[in-house]
Amino acid sequence: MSRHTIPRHQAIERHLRSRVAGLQPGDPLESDAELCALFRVSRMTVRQAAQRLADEGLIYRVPGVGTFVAEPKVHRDVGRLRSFTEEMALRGAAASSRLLVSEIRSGTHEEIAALQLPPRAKVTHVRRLRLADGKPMAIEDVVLPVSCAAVLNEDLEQGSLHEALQRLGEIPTRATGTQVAALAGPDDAKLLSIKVNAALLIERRLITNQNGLPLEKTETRYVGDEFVFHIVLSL
Amino acid sequence: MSRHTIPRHQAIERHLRSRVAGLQPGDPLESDAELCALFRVSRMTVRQAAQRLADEGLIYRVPGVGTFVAEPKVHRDVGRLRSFTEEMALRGAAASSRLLVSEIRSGTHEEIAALQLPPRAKVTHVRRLRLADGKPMAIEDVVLPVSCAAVLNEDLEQGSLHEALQRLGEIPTRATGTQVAALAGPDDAKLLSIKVNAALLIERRLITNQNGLPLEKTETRYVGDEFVFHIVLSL
DNA sequence: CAGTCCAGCCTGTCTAGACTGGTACGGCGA
DNA sequence: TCGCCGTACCAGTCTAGACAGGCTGGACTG
Repeated sequence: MSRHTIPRHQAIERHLRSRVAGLQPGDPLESDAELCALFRVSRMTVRQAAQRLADEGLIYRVPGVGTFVAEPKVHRDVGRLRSFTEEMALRGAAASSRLLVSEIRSGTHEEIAALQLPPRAKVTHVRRLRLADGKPMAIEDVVLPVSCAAVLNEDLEQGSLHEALQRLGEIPTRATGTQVAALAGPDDAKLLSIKVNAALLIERRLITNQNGLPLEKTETRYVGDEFVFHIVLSL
Repeated sequence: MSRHTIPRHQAIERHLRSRVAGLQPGDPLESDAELCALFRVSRMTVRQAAQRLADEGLIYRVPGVGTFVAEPKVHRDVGRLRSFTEEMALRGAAASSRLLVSEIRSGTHEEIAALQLPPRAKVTHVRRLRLADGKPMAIEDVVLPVSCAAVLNEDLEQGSLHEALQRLGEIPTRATGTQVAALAGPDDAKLLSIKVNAALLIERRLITNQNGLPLEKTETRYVGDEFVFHIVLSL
């Protein structure tokens, strides 16, 4: 009640979150009445916690039946520039990576044009398998100017690339890009542990830094039926 | 409690949504106590409505001060709401449609909940194959309240549904939704002239009108390798 | 005039009930 | 065996209060 203790509905919310994390989709959770008894709390308080998780899509509630763990869908707010790491933290999942490629090589014409580099310039290339709570979610190819090569010294398996860039004074600020659906090839399938010809959602972004200069060219291949983009549109 | 009426907290939510739509960011809204008097309900009921809008980011509540209209979440240029017709015009293609279904039928629970209609309400359902320069691009399912049934009298093969809605005084203003990649089923493949198991990009949107009230629930299944979403992201 | 204090209003949190409509299931009768 | 029905349980909705803690503004004091 006082500010020294967390609200009870928050305690119940935590309890439910950890229950959800340890159960399978479709598994039943405690009923409202059971939670009331468990936390010695009135039903409105239990509902406040349960309703919030239901709104978030973590659980679903069926009148006359009970409360259940929902199918896990990873959501992503489109319209706000976030790194994979930030995105996962927002959803309560731990982001990690398996480093597949980290190299300095000559840029392709396309990369040089996109990043506005001089002809025949070298680029920094990082390819990572992105994991959420250890589960493969996407393959990410990042191309940076060679001036950002210092990020190769960072821990790119546990750490965030965007945070590493910020330590170099480069702040990813704005992005434009495209989204398109495609089929998984043999390489995609193997890395992402999915079937060949499964649906992928491919996002290509060109990110600019705080000065509006091209900073990063990224292609991310998301598992189509695991990753849901959340969109907000207005006139 | 009279049965077969919309919940009171939903009525209050509607009231607040239309208030928000007509005010500027930072403008104060009614206090909880005022809303209690206005709707002759208890405070828990008012809070249920207000808290939902606060969670959505439409309003913010400051203890000791009051409830206010929030800054719009999405920048004007980010995630513009456009109809298929507008989208195609932007790409220099002519949009047309083949009308597959146009009917008035009972809404599903999901549709009724999304559009905030009374239980067992009827809905207007339009399914069209969307073409760009005569080439199949997407299958679109639109569900509207039965009060918008007059759009069925319009030319839905050559004309724009959103323009028809505007002639009825309903202006599609804001949308939230999700995008996900999936594979084409036999029906999709036949209509879109693609192979079974080709990649699709599925967008689900819930569109609200100028008063912030739910207007349209849409699912659009785009041909994955023909349709590219352009995105703009910012910090 | 400046500073303090308090009363009144605001949202946050919570209680202990109530009624509704929906679902699941066991038992009873045909 | 099959169908019907009653009962128990479930979440949805709602009431009429309560206290805590933050904020504002006016009154009162020095």
